[in-house]
Amino acid sequence: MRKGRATREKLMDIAEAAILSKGFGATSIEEIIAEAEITKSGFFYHFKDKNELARALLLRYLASEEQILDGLFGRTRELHDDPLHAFLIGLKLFSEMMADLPSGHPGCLVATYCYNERLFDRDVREINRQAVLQWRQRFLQIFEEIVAIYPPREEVDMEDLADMVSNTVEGGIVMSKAVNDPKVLSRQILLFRSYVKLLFLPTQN
Amino acid sequence: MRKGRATREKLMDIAEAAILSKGFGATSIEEIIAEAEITKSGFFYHFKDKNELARALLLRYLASEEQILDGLFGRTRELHDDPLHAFLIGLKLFSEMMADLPSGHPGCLVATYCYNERLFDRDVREINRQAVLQWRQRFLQIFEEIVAIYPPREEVDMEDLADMVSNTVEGGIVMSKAVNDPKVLSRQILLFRSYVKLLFLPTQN
DNA sequence: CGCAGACTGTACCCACGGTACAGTTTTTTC
DNA sequence: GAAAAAACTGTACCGTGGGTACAGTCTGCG
Repeated sequence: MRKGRATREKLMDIAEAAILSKGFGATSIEEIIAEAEITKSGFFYHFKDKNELARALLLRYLASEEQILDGLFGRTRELHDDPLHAFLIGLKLFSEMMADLPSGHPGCLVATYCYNERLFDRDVREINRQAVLQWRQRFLQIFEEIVAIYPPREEVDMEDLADMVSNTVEGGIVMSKAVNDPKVLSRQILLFRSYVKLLFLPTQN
Repeated sequence: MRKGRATREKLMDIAEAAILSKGFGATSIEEIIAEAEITKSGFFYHFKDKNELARALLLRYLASEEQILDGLFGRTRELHDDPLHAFLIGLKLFSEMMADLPSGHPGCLVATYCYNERLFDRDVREINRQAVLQWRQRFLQIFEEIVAIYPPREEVDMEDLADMVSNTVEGGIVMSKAVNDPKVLSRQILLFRSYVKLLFLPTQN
């Protein structure tokens, strides 16, 4: 029973890496089982078909992302009274975390799934959609706390601003991959941070 | 000869749409030729293999993007003396153009290729890379003109700021696809525009 | 021992990428 | 309007991969 979980995780690790670098449709079950040193029957024992693999991968990915975001923005919020400064510190940590990834961010499953939408059933697409809406909710809460204290210098929709966090990360991952430079992502996060500062922090000069 | 071009374009149109919604690896030549009502031999008359199709698609896409960007930011720059206001108008037009796409932005080939990197040869990957670097150059020039007149309120690397344009668009396309709402992209462009205003425009309040 | 979980082995079907190459129709050019 | 070039069709073939079906096996645990 523990053995089963371990094999399942291994299959998922291999599949995730392959999907992020080749896309879902180009990732063959054959290559996954070859790398995992398991038979095809073994694979189908764990996942009844490719779509179930996709769903399991996405759910696992989202859970781990949530944990990371909780760690970054939940923890810092607990440690600081001021929501704006807490958020700015969270962004700084986020940027550093991305910079520390040795070979860059491996890619976001949510983005891959968007560019592979026709391959998945409604179920998986809906999970993907809800995940992004949850990110929006998460950051919207933060910005509403901020805006209650700091009047923004420009009239800006807070939902859009919340989306801009995910937007920056998704864009940054693509850009980093495109130019093959992991630093682009972390720098884009810092630029977004600079925007938040300009928008909410009272002028000093 | 003219007939040949037309068929070639038709094949490319079909292939591009399929690739943007399913990924390169999941797009079969069979389905392309079925939709184009041509035989497999006919397809291979135009493209010696799938990678050549990929290259042709990318080059065509980049050329059309360049034309659009020239139209948006080149034209407006000619019509306005001030580089900052010209750019802000260009962004506004860009945002409106994205909002007017009836079923949203179909997707960026550059991004798809990033999430399918392992499927392409060095040649195609290098074209992709250079394309993004060219975008960086294009917007860097604009920002250097701006910064010569308007001192930025925060110290910001102009290359990063130039990347932020592409970053916003790439991220916005992913986000729009994810939540199935075309407006997200155009709103993100307006948010970026708000950042540019805050960064360069002298305070009025 | 018995049983469930975690597989292996074998055999099979169909779709697809890709190759090869000969033949045919359409279009352009002189 | 004939020759030449372009734009295809038709056929046959190979290997790989997704997926199904199902019987058999090994292994740890109560």
